[in-house]
Amino acid sequence: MVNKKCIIRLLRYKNALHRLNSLGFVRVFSDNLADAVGVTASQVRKDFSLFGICGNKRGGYQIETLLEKLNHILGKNEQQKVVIVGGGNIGAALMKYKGFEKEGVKIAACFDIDPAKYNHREGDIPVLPLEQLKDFVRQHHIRIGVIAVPDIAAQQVLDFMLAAGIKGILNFAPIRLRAASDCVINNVNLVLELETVIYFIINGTESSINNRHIG
Amino acid sequence: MVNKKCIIRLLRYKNALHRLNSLGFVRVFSDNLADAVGVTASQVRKDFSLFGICGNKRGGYQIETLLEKLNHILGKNEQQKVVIVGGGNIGAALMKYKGFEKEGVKIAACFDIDPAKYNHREGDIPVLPLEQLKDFVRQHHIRIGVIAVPDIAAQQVLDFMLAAGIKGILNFAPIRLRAASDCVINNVNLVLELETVIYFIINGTESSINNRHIG
DNA sequence: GATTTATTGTTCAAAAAATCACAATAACTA
DNA sequence: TAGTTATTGTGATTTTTTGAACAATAAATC
Ligand SMILES: NC(=O)c1ccc[n+]([C@@H]2O[C@H](COP(=O)([O-])OP(=O)(O)OC[C@H]3O[C@@H](n4cnc5c(N)ncnc54)[C@H](O)[C@@H]3O)[C@@H](O)[C@H]2O)c1
Ligand SMILES: NC(=O)c1ccc[n+]([C@@H]2O[C@H](COP(=O)([O-])OP(=O)(O)OC[C@H]3O[C@@H](n4cnc5c(N)ncnc54)[C@H](O)[C@@H]3O)[C@@H](O)[C@H]2O)c1
Repeated sequence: MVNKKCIIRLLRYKNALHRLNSLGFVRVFSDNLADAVGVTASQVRKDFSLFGICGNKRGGYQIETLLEKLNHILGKNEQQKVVIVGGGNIGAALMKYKGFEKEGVKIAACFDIDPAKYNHREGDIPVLPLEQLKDFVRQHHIRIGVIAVPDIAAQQVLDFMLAAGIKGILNFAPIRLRAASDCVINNVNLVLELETVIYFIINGTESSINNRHIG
Repeated sequence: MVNKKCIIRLLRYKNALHRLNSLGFVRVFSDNLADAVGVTASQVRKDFSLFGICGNKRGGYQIETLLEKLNHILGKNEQQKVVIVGGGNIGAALMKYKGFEKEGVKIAACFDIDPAKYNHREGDIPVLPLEQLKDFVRQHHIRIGVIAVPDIAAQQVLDFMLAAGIKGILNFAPIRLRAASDCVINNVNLVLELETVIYFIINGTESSINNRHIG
């Protein structure tokens, strides 16, 4: 019922509403949102209905209250702190990115085994030895972590993170992780994402793909 | 019929087979693959059946021939060349990553508007002025491109890439792109991926999530 | 070579997701 | 204020996706 796809749609609605809000709009209709996110208006209303969000018949939805409700549902009222393990290419890109804070996500620290990566510069996100992960996570009550280490190290790192108390994982390593304890793992496989595009370009031309968003 | 999810599964089977192959295995059963990829054995056989792939009853599948068939279906027999537009955090991370070549994906060049990013060093992937995109794409017959520019620039960059002849896009900018001509767009929204994990950690604890891969 | 066994390929059923359709009704209009 | 209109909220329907079941059968065994 509350599956991943549905949550992702809610998050997208929220983003679209942010934009509309900052453009000065006050209310919105289901089909505006549908357009902005790329779904049908029915889908928007069904999703809202599922979470008990209601608007005004004929009047649409008040953007401000809608945002409040979505933020409440999505737990976006307080900033969420996150750690990264692996300060290489991907880890560094994530640390340098300013877009997380705007969405209420704070990258609290990064952990690595390579001393060359350690960094305590004021203002930067600290990059610390992996051994400090457990203490850090406990001290800051962190439940979410990103895995950005090479695939061969990923399983071991996962186990270590779970032992430290991490419950939710965003995993960039292209392997299927095994977890004993209860946790949530979301995998991002960038090679796969690119290969998917390649497939549809090679094999999709004859089947008249017109400007299709495949994800 | 041949939807994105199915293609992604095929790509995952292919990856799993690669691993098994390099471990010295010669044949594989549907439930091995299912395990490796996180689906049911029925699903594996159904997917293969859909593409006319068949193994031997009681004998499973010959890994080598299976890989050949998958590579043929997925168009992975020749190396695919790709360009990146935007040599910032994400663009640079992608360029430094060695994992694409192994999967037959070659990042041919990157394009940027910031002269500080230009790079002609022998051995490195070249970073060139955006104006050179069209010629480069034509000369190298490139059909796939990655968008790794700030969201405000993304639509304009897309239009430029399509005009240059690019047909397939992997887009990292967190906006919904509009495309007039026929093309395929695959969106990767990393903030969303992280927010999804956060949602399931905040709201999922009571509903007894056990070690669930949500993507 | 006959018998047993394990695994495929496919059909059918179930579950999940998306879409349709429309009554209910709040907001506009005159 | 009465009438009209546009939009919601949701039950019904369709489509898509997944899983279970099992006959067919190739490999293994004896
Ligand atoms: N960079 C990309 O564009 C890209 C693309 C697709 C997939 N990936 C995947 O993302 C992951 C990270 O890729 P990357 O390019 O950033 O790799 P990288 O090699 O640049 O960085 C990995 C970092 O992890 C650290 N590390 C290694 N073992 C560790 C351990 N046991 N504990 C803590 N830290 C450890 C290393 O010191 C290094 O800093 C990999 O699994 C890769 O396959 C990356
Ligand atoms: N870095 C991350 O971890 C991260 C996370 C989530 C989303 N994203 C998204 O990915 C995209 C890239 O992020 P980033 O952190 O790499 O950004 P960045 O600012 O580091 O890099 C952007 C690059 O694009 C170039 N550029 C700007 N306008 C251009 C144009 N019109 N044509 C060509 N090049 C242009 C800039 O010169 C710069 O080199 C953004 O849309 C961002 O929202 C990034």
